[in-house]
This record gives sequence, C-alpha cells and structure tokens, in this order.
Amino acid sequence: MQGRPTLATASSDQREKTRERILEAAAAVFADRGYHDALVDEIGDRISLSKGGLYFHFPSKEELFFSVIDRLANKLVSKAEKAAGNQDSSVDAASAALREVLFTLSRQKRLARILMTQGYSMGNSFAEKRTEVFDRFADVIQVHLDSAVAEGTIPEVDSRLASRAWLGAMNEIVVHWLYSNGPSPRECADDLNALLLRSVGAVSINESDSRS
Amino acid sequence: MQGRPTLATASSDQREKTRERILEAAAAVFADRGYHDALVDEIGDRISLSKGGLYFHFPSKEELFFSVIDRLANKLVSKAEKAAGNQDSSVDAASAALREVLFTLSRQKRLARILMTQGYSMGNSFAEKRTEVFDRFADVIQVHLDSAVAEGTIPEVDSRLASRAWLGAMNEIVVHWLYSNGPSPRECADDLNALLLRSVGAVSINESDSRS
Amino acid sequence: MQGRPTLATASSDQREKTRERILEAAAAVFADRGYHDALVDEIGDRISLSKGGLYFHFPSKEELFFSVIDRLANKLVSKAEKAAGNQDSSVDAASAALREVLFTLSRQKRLARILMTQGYSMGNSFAEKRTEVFDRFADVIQVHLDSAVAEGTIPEVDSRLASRAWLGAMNEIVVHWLYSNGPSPRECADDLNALLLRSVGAVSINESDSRS
Amino acid sequence: MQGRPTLATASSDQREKTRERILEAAAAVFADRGYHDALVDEIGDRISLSKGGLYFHFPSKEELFFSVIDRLANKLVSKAEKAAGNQDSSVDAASAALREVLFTLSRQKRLARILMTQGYSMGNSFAEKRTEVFDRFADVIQVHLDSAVAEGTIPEVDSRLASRAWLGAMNEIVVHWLYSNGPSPRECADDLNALLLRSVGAVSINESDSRS
DNA sequence: AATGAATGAGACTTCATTCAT
DNA sequence: GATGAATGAAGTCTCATTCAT
Repeated sequence: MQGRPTLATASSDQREKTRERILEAAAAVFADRGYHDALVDEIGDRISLSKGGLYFHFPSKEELFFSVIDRLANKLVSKAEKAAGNQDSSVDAASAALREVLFTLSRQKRLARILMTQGYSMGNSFAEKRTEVFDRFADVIQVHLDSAVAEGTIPEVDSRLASRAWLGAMNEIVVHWLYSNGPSPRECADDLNALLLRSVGAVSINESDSRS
Repeated sequence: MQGRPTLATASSDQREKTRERILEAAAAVFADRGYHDALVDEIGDRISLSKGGLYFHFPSKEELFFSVIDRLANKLVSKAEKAAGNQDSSVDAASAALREVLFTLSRQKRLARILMTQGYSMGNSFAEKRTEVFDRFADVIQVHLDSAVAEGTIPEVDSRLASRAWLGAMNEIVVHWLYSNGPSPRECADDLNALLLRSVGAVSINESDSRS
Repeated sequence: MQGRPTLATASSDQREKTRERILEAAAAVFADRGYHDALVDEIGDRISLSKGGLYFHFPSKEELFFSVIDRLANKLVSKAEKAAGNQDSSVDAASAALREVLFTLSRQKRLARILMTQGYSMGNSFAEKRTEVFDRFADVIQVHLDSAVAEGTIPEVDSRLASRAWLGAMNEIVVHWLYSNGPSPRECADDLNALLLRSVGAVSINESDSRS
Repeated sequence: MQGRPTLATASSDQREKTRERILEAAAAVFADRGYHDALVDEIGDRISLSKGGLYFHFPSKEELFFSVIDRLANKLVSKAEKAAGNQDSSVDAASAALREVLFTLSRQKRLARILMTQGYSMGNSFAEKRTEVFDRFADVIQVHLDSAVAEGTIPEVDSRLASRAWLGAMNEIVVHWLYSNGPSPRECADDLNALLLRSVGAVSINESDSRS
C-alpha cells in the first residue's frame, strides 16, 4: 500500500516466494511436532529467516498454521476431485477420490500428520478449521454418492452420513499407520475400498478379483 | 462437602477416594480445555486441593492425563463388552458393542472429547496411548467379526481392517457431533449400524424397517 | 515431660536409638547430596521412618544437619586429641593430630565430604557452624604449637595463623582427593606433615628418612 | 541509566555489553546469596532486565554461574601471573602471585566469596568447575616452585603437593576472614608468606625484617 | 511415636509476540 | 523486508513443614 510503485511487481514476486518458503518450513515443523510443540524459532531456522521476518509475513503462529492447513487441504482436495473426474460412473468416481487420497497420504506422511492429527494440539480453536477441512472432503465423496443414488446404481442411503463414515474409516487407517506402524493406506486401499463400497450397497470391480 | 477435604481422613481407602476425586476433576478440565490448555491449578481448584496435594497422588500432569484416559477407556470398553455379551449372534454382538459406545458417548460429551480428540493436544507422546486405547476398542469388535466369519454368518473379511474402519467411522461421527454440532451419535446409530454391517456383508434386522 | 513415669527409662533409650539411626542416615544422605539436594524424604526412607516421625525427633532439616555435623566433628576432634596425647613432644603431638585426621578422613569419605564441603550448600546460615567446627580443629593444633614455642622447640610463630594454615592445607588436600581423585590424604600424610612442620621451623623425624 | 536498557541497541557489540552487565549483576547476587539462594529474578532486577532477556543471553542459571566463575577466575589468575612475572627469582614469583591473590581478595569480598565458598551451594555439579579453577591457581604456583627447585634455590619438594598446600592455607585464611571476621588476607599476607616459603625450605627477605 | 496426606510459597524456564534499528 | 534482543505472562513441578489421626 505504500511501497515504491516501480518495484511493486518484482517485490510482490519475492514476497510470494518468501511466503511459500515459510509455509513449506512450517508444514514440516508442524507435522513433526504438532501445533503446540512447534516453535516459531524452529520454523525460521529452517529457512534462515529471523522471527521478526517471519512475523512480517504472518501475523501469528495460529494464522500460519491455518494457512498451512488450507494450502495442503486445497492441494489434496484438488487431487481427489481430479481423480474422481476421470471416472465413468459415480461409484467409480467416489472410489477413485478415496483411493487418490489414500495413495497421496501414503507418499506424504507429513501431509497426513498435519491434516489428521496435529491440528488438535492447537486446542479448541482448531475445531472450526477441522470442520471446514473435513467438510470439504466429505463433500467430494457425497456428491458422487448422491449421483450414484440418482442414477440408481446404489440404493438410497444417507449420503451425508456415508461420506462421513468413509472419511472416518480412511482417517483411522491413516492414523493407525502414522502412530502404530500399521499397514500403509496404499496397502489397505483395495480392501478398504471394497468395504466402503459394500457399505453403500455397491459392488466394486475389485470385489471379485483383487482380493478374493 | 465444603472446606477442607472432609477431615475424616486416614481411613484405609481415603487415599483412593482422593485419587478418584482428582481423576474426576481432571477428566472435566482435560475434556474442556485439551491436555495442553488444561491447567494443573484448575484441576486442584475444582476440588479444593492444593497443587502439592495433587502432585502427591500423581507424579506429573502427563501421568494424570494417562490415568484419566485409562479409567475412562476401561469403563467404556467394559460397557461395550457387556453389551456385546448379551447378544445371541456374533453380528449382533459387534453391532451392540458399537451401539453401546455411540449411546454412551452421546450421553457424555466429556468422555467423547477426551477419548477422541483432546489427547492429541499432548503432543507426540500421546501416540502410544492412543494406539493402546483404540486397539482395545478395535479388539472388541474384531473378536465378534471373526466369530461371525467362523460361523459363516458373514463372508470372509479382513476383520482387522474392518474393525478399524468401523471404529474410524464411529469416531468421525462423534467428532463431527462434538466439533460441528452434527447429529448426535445416538441419532446416527441405526443408520451407521446398517452401513457398517453392510460393509462386512451382513444384513441387520434394522435394514428393512428402521429406515425405509 | 508428660510420659508415663514407669516407661521413662526404656522409652528414653528407644528415643536415643532412633535419634542415632536418623543421624546416621542423615549423614549418609547429606554427604552424598549436600545440604540442599538432600531430601528429608530420602533420609526417612533409608531407615523406613516417615517424615512425621523424623520431625518428631528433629525440629527442622537445618537442626538435623547441624546435629550431624556436631556429632561427626566431636568424634574427629576426640580422635585427634587422643592421638596428640600419646606423643612425647609438642611438635609430635601437633603432627600426630594432623595425621590422625588425615588417616581418618581417608577411611571415611562421607565424613570428609560433610565436614569439608557439603555444608556450604546450606547457604549463609552455615557460616557460624563452620567457624565453630574449624575453630575447634584449629585449637587442637594451636595448643601444641604454642607449647612447642614455649618449650623452645620451634621459633616464635603466629600460632593462630599457622594452625589455620595447617588446617587449610589439609583441607585442600582432602577436597582435591574428594573432588578430583587426587592422592588420598593418607598417601600425602608424610609429605604434608614434613611441609607443615618446616613451615613452623620444626624438623620432623620423617624429614631425613621417609622421603630422601 | 534508567528505564529500558538504553535503547541505543544493535550496535555490533551491544550484545557483549549486556552480557557483561548480566555477569556483573550475577556475580553480586551469587556472592551474596550463594548459588542456590540466588534468584534469577533478582539478577534481572538489578539491571532492569526481564527474566526472558536474561535467558536470551544465558541458557540456564547454572551456565550463568559457571560463566561468572570463569570470568572472575580468569581475571584473578591473570593478575597473579602478571605479578609473578615482575619478579626476579622464582621464589619471589611464587610469593608475589600469592600476595597478589591475597591483596585482590581483600579488596573484593564478593570475588572471594564466589571463588572460595558459594560454588558448593550448587551441589555436586560444582565439583568439576572447582577442580578446574583451583588447578589453574595451583599451576601458577607450582610452575615457579619447580623453577626454584631447578635453580637450586630451594630443596627438592613435591611441588604439586606444596602448591596445593599453599592454596589451601590461603583459602582457609580467606574463608576465616569472610565467615568469622578473622584478619583480612592482606593483614596476614606477610606472615603467611613467610610461613609458606619456609614450608618449601626457602627463606624470604621478609623473614628477617617484616616481623621481628 | 509415628503416619502420610496436604499445604503453599515460589523456583526455573519457555516462548509467542513486539519493536527499535 | 529483516533482525534479534527484550518482554512478560504463564506453566509445571519441588519440598520443607504441619497436623489430624
């Protein structure tokens, strides 16, 4: 608002770059330590940026954390939606979205940790954000379940409940993998997929061959 | 009932009584605030016990929290097992365990909050305890699913995965209720039950009538 | 003052015995940990006596510590005096007192630790007690040095200063042994003895043969 | 001089200045109260620096104490070495080092208290530091005694033992002054000097005249 | 004589945030 | 844009001492 006009664009670029670096570092630290145990200092240290510098870009630790969450959730939702979009049937779409998430989280433990558990360590102010993020994921699934019902591919179900149940099931598998070295989401993907499709009365292609 | 802790001390189990009072107060505070935001002072204040007195009974805030979790988890697991024991078929048993948990949590938000979310705020040292507690619940369900498979009531399934999925689904419903004022677990119980039974290939009695 | 008269003697005995046990335990703990780091609890634990029981016999941790010091100092001073008394000449007497202390401390690290260093950890209230104890030791030596001067065995010296210097020298040797695994006081006894005798103008018997 | 720390901050060595101020204040408080009874708060208060500010410069009370000791010991050792360096003979050098220490301590009770006694109140972790500091002082003396022996000025002696004995004698005189209002080290210097020189078989110039 | 639960003052340390430079 | 010294509010835990039994 008060910078030199000439440098506006160039510095605007730089600004965005620094923000990205901070978000990246913050994601790593938050994932490792959880919100509360993550130190603002440590985030700065990772990218050799002073605390003051960090506070220039983000007004508070809380805002920074939310920004990290939003950024990651956006990426993951996009992936899920894209995966769903490539399918022919609605059931396959829901199924594909689920698989995409499981596969992506399998590759990025950090992402999994931040989205699934580390937020809680923020205390009760996390509630709203969690709701927002999980609702978005639930929506992705619900949309396709609703279509499937409309198409008559699956019987009537409480699609809101079903999408939450799917999400919860997935969440538990992921957390069990993160916290107890359970099987990776990727390994469970087929079985879980079959299980969840069955729960809404669908029969997946995998049902007959992948895991007899 | 008011003032110093009753002063009828030194009976043989006064000690146990005080421990219980502490655990009760701690459960309330931890449920409200989460591990980290809970103050040891506040726990003491609730029962007019000095900090020192509290530390006489529990060596650290962390141990106190774990004790709270254990106590609550024990109660809940017992209830679930008892509910399951009253059923004729294995499928009904698993189903009953699930319902019992949903109903109990519906009545005790505090219990739900502590077991489902507030632990994470402790940081990474919570991992082990969470694993332990969730494994116990998963076991309760798995046992009955295994029986059902053995009886031929339901087709072969990865019962470990299924029990986790059930747990996760339930967890999500509960958290959604806690954090976003979603429908209470009790309200969802029938539908969720039907959904989860279907997921393992069983057909519940509810299937035909409860939700036409 | 108000006990049953008949039991007076018997219980008086018991009382003294318990006091001794406490003093013994306290000496051990204070020697190991220093005044401040010694816990009243730990002293009690050693002899399976509750804190309350301990406080029945001693009014405070501080008093207990002083009692320990007094008891040990008494023993050591007695030994030194006795050793000195067995000698013919005054110079030999002073010398013998010194040796006795060095030898005794060599055998009892605990004693050495308590008398030489651990008291300081009590804070400034230790000053008076230290003065008292060290003065007693200095007196033992000074008396004999004064006699030696009077006898003309050694030239005039500031015997007060000399006795303190002796004490200090001895103290340093002991502390160096305690803290840095230096040679034991016993090993140094002859050389130190020669050194200190020379410092007051005396020539010890050891001078010519023990260390040629 | 009043209010916030001068606000002319951020020159390159402002940091070092603050460190010095802290060390100065800490030396005063530790000397007065001993390690344990010294409050971190009081150190900060003396220089109007918040506790957090203090911890920015020193990671713990213990480290701060050690830094204080090191700083003071360095100064004193330097003085002693310099004083020794100005002398012609080795015996005079050792003697001069001793006198310098006695005189300096006489002028700075605080210094004396910290180096001689207050450290012990830290508990057993002080052992190592004490050893280190006293060894340095002993070295200063020993070096010159060794030279004197090599020169033939004094007979063969266990110079390690002798230097410790000297140190100990000096220490006792100082502590007696500090704790019991005994004569100041400065007053004792000549006599003590004579005594110690005699102990190693040297005859000082002072011998004949300073104390007729 | 002894127990041991309870007190309570207070210590050290942490860390998100600010702000002069 | 960035630095980093400084703030200050809190937080957990300790432990000598007391006192009802």
